[in-house]
Amino acid sequence: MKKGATIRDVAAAAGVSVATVSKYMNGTQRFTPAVEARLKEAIAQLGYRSNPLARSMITGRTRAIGLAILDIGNPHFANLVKGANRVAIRHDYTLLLVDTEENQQREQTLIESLAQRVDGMIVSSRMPDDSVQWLLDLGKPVVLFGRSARFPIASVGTDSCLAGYMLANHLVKLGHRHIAYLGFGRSRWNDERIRGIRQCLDEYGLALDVHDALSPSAAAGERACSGLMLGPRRPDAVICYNDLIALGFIKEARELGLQLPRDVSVAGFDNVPYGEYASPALTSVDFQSEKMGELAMTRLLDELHGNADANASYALLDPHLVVRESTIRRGDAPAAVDVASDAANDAAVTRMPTTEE
Amino acid sequence: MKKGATIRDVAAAAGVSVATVSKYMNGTQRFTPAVEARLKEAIAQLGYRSNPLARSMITGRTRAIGLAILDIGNPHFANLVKGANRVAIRHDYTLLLVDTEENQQREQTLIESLAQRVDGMIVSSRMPDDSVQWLLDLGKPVVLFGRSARFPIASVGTDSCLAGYMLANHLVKLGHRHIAYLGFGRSRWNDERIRGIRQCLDEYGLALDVHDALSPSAAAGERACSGLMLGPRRPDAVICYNDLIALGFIKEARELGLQLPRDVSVAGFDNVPYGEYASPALTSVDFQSEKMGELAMTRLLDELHGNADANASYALLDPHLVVRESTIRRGDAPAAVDVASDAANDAAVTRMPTTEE
DNA sequence: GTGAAAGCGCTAACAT
DNA sequence: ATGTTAGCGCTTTCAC
Repeated sequence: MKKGATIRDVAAAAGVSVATVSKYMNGTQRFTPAVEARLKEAIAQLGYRSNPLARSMITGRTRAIGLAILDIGNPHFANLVKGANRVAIRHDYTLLLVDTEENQQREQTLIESLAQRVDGMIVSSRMPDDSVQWLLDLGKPVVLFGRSARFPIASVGTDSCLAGYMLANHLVKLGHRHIAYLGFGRSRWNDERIRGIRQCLDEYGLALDVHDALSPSAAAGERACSGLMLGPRRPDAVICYNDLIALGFIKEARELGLQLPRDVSVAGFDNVPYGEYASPALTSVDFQSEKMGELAMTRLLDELHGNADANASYALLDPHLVVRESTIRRGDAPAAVDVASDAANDAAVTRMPTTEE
Repeated sequence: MKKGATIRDVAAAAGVSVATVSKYMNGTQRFTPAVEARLKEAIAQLGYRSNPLARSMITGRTRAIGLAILDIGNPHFANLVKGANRVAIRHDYTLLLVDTEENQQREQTLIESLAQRVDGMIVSSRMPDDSVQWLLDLGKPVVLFGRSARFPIASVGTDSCLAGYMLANHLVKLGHRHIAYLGFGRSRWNDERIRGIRQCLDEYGLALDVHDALSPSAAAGERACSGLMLGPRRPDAVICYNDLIALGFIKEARELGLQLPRDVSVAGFDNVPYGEYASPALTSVDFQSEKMGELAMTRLLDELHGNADANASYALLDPHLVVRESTIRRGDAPAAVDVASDAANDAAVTRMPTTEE
């Protein structure tokens, strides 16, 4: 654990001034071959690496970006991080990560503390729209996941409302009529998803049964399952707030003795990588998590470098429906069917418009 | 985006010297109530927050820890990060993350660059044991995931050999005789796992068929599946290098028309959260990833604070077998069985020692 | 208990 | 093309 050499050591060893060394390190200038050679020699000799802290003190820039997320254990966020990390590395930036673990209390403190050490922040949060103001007061450029309706803040996100509509439409087209939504009320996107689902269902005069998982996790999906499926009004399709909840829901439903997808179609949002490996493989709406992370980082870096086209712009990524095995036409089944068919529903099916999936 | 107030601004506003403000901010000293009140007032007034960079320049400590991992998309690593993050936050440290994306080229550069900005590093790497030396030359305390046989470096890990033995033993006890290992040769733990598996299999005079997935991912598991299952020597059980490979393998096996787990038992390592939601639910060896992350961070912080019991110690976490549906007694099946029973195997079963699972 | 002054390692004018 | 110098915002002796 040797102490690092300083710029002065190099200057002395090469017989030049510290300014020269500094300029050399930053490639700010050209040099006479003689000086350059001595510099190279001295630097190699001493194993000199310039101290980024001292550099940052002067320049005011750290080449670091703070990223605050809600749960790195959720593959959606892991992918956000992956995308952001990739772009950061490409531009020679460092990522400071904080997983707030859904803890609103600490979130603000952590973010404020992080903000001091970075050039900009990317934030995923459950804070109410009103609180977004203090993000702007951080004194650093911020990119937010999910738009703020009230404040002009750069953000990247997806059209949750459309995504909800798509999923509902998909299920209705499959003949489902009793659709339930297993949401997560504390999320900023929950209402949007409900709105999209309702918008579609209204067109068919269908009602939506709204439930709430208390956490955006598989465990919460498991817990909520029996309440929905063993209650008086069993849905024939359920849309979950996210894939994790859907995965838990599916597992518990099968343990309850239900046959999936015959007895109930299930779908989620996010298209996490492991939905594909569940059984039945999970139908979901892909939000391109990794690309969202890349995009957020790209926008932030653009702003930092002054290439910002629009300052408080909102970048929307297209949601994309991924149909797998967990949603199936009502009545269809590998084995026997025991669901009574409903004439009214069949009538409804005939007047359904065709929509792209 | 207001400019932050400096310590001098506070000193002026409170009518004291900068040294006093500094001492107040760091709680280094007691003050007369009058001074303390003015200080508090001025700080609140100006919204002063001390600049951590300037502080670090002097103290030489950043209160930041670098964490280098191979793939944040792998839930095993995500959990490592989660554990490390939690401990870091608890001790008021910040996490600098770099996902090297299995890229050996950049890994060293990235780690060296990160090391300059932090007080210590936690590293998960595929670098050969010989290369560990340069980690020690970083000039910062390092904790490594997985021990180095050659160099004295603090590390936390798990007994991969024992884990392999456990899994093999489990399968043998279930009556499996043709066991294959679908490994990942570039991993530092691959050989250990093979060694444990072989050690167990040797006791029963069983051979091990070793294959290699070229990446530690579900996609690689899918690709490798047909080669194993449709080849001339179809195994009746396969142990995969990790759960991701196992998940991919299972999915592809079913698409190949195989009945799982009847036709083949499959198991992996890591016990990632989503193995539980696959079908059949995945048997795995739990390595307590999150706890490993916590432990690594705890050790590093201990060393930083001078509480290091042993310096280059190796902390081992116990592997724990988690039996789920993907491994089943040979010949057992929910439906009909078409596997010819083997008298020699039955004989072997009778002399099997009982082992705890 | 409080303040003056000397830097930490580096960059950015501004000379030369 | 190279050197001089004045700090960046803070901590830390060492006086008082």
